[in-house]
Amino acid sequence: MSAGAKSPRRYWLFKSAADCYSIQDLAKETGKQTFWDGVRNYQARNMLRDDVQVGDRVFFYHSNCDPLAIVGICEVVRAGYPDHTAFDKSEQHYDPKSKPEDPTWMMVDIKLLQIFPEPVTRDQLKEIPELAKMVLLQRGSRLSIQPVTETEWKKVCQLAGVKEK
DNA sequence: GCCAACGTTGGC
DNA sequence: GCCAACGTTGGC
Repeated sequence: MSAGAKSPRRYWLFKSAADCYSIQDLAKETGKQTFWDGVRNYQARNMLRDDVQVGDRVFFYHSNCDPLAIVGICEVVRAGYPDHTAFDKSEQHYDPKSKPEDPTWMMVDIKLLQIFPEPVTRDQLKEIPELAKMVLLQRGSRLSIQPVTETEWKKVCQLAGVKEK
């Protein structure tokens, strides 16, 4: 990380059920920053562990609400580390098979950069040919951590009417 | 609230 | 290691 060439910034989309944790909740956090806990899917875990890096950009997506939409942009401020909520029996996402000495689940820290002036809705996204291949829009896509291409990133920023961050 | 798609579990 | 049953996610 410290030595050698800086790897290029990557782009992601993090899903959150809006009634559970919304971008407005994130905006209220100290430093507008939080740890992204509760991911309990191996494919998503692998990305958090191996691919999501400090400086990467993240779209914040609201699922299970109206409207379904990308609502803002975050920055990764800490790369993958053990999700301690898996060790805690009182936590909703407690998982007895994950041990502090050998953690199964990982999380990252993100910081809010901006809330879009207007959310970019799922319906809008579906109308854009360049976005037809977005992981988010694929049938049956349930991943809560998804890669986003640079092209997709720029297009969504354009739709949101914001400068690419 | 429904249900399709998907991941996980567990019997064999 | 297969696969049926089950639970969950999440769009509609």
